Amino acid sequence: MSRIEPLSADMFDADCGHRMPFRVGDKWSAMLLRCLEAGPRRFTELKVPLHRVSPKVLTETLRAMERDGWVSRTAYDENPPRVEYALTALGRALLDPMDHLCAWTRAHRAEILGVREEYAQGE
Amino acid sequence: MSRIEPLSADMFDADCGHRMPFRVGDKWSAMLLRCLEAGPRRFTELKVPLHRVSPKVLTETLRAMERDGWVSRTAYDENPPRVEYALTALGRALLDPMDHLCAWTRAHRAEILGVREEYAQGE
DNA sequence: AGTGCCGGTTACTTCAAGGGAACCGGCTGT
DNA sequence: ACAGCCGGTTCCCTTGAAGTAACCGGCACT
Repeated sequence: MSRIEPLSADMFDADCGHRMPFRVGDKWSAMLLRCLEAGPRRFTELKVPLHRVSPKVLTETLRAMERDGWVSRTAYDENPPRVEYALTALGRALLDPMDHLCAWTRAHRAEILGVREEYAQGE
Repeated sequence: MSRIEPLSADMFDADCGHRMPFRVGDKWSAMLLRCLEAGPRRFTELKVPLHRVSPKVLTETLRAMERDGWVSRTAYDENPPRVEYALTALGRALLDPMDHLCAWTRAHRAEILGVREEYAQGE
């Protein structure tokens, strides 16, 4: 058995790139990214597929994504008001790694569920 | 401007594969995956690079990953006790999409931080 | 007899994300 | 005059993840 290198104490400092990308972890961002994939959407439109989200949380999430440059927000001076959210180039670039992750999930979902069931038996 | 398809109301049911993979979102799983990349590790060894994690949370996270089939836990009947955690084939397969995501983060970190600063100015 | 190591467990606390319900301004339509 | 639409905001509450501190059993070493 070969010797394995010891793990360094600062593998996971803030700038190391091993942490998951900012905010992919929160509950709605990834799904919002997917909602905006095909083109700009309005606030109310986004609530349809995300029908469990409250307006408060939707605003929060969109603001955070805007702050990180993933989406742009465009308000048109009309009545009734119209606001459109769209992916920026940066947000669009994130779709590619996201797709990989989604593909992994689809490919292994059944396997994971099986393991879980086994594990539950052994308790 | 071309017409964009409306978003369906059931885009994100539990089985759709658009949700982020199980538990990549929690605080430590992704980093643990990275710690185990080079080979099996012992409990105490894992605490070194993750020096901010408490034994309780480390146990919880490892158990959850075990439950989902990402890691295996092997206890040797020695003294002092020795326990080794290792990636399963499933866990190892997850490294690939993770790498894509990490690469994205490294590539765009500066850009995001720049956008954040701009955004902070405008407030 | 006391100390330390290993891999945890237990009980308690903290904290931020998320959820729910109500409300808002400005205009339109009836 | 009143209701409705849009894109929110505000206040309050719940929940669950995470953190903190103390402790455990079994053996070995001194």
